[in-house]
Amino acid sequence: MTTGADGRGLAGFAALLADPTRAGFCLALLDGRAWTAGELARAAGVAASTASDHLTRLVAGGLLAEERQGRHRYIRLADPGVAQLVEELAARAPTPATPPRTLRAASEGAALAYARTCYDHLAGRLGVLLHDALLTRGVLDRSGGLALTGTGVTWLAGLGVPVEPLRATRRPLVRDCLDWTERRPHLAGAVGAALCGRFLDLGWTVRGTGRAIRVTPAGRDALAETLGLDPALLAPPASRGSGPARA
DNA sequence: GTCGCCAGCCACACCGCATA
DNA sequence: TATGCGGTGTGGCTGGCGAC
Repeated sequence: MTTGADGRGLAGFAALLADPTRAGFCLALLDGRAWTAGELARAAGVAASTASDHLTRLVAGGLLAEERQGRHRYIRLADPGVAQLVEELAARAPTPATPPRTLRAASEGAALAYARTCYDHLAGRLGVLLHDALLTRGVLDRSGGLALTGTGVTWLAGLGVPVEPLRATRRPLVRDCLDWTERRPHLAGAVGAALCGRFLDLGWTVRGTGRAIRVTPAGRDALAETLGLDPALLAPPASRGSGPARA
């Protein structure tokens, strides 16, 4: 990430994202995984040489990081700050005028709006519901800025997420991250990432296609019991019969 | 309207690595 | 060692945009 940039530097940095192909790469990489250059090229629908050129620019600009293993070039977002930047820019972007053209595209959009990963934490309807429930239950408090409470430390320990190792990292423990589908904050930071991983470990959630996350029946029961979340709100989009707030 | 510049894209050739 | 595959670099084409 670049700090203290002058106008020219800021314009150059913004120009990195002002291209549909490069922006598409960054959105794809929000799933937190490392992609090969070829995978990103196919996902964006451009030639490998085109993708290679764009990726070189994004890496040089500090938005992406690369790791070469043999003949593969693995690409990921440079850091969680980049993920937050991309997610918030997406949240402020105008809604596309054209609705999804195919049933598959509509289903994928609905799945992402329902629950997905935002780099390494939960986003979408699930992420926002979780964020709100944690505030209601006193796990989080925002009277002086978003913070983890003593009750929250105990609750996390009960869930199998010790907080002390998280404090040792340089990341903020808890942080708001503006959700681009719900237009409301979901939980990011070290605790957000730890909860996302713990839910997967416990089998409360499973990874779907791409960035999509699904809540399992056991997960719905557990989230209802531990956080008071309404299981009806956690039902997958198909069974609720309503489309996404935004495709 | 024309010209020049720039950015994005692709086809192609080439290189390096993994595998049979 | 030969072959196939993933990734890179280069050259050319195209479209957008500003200057004249």
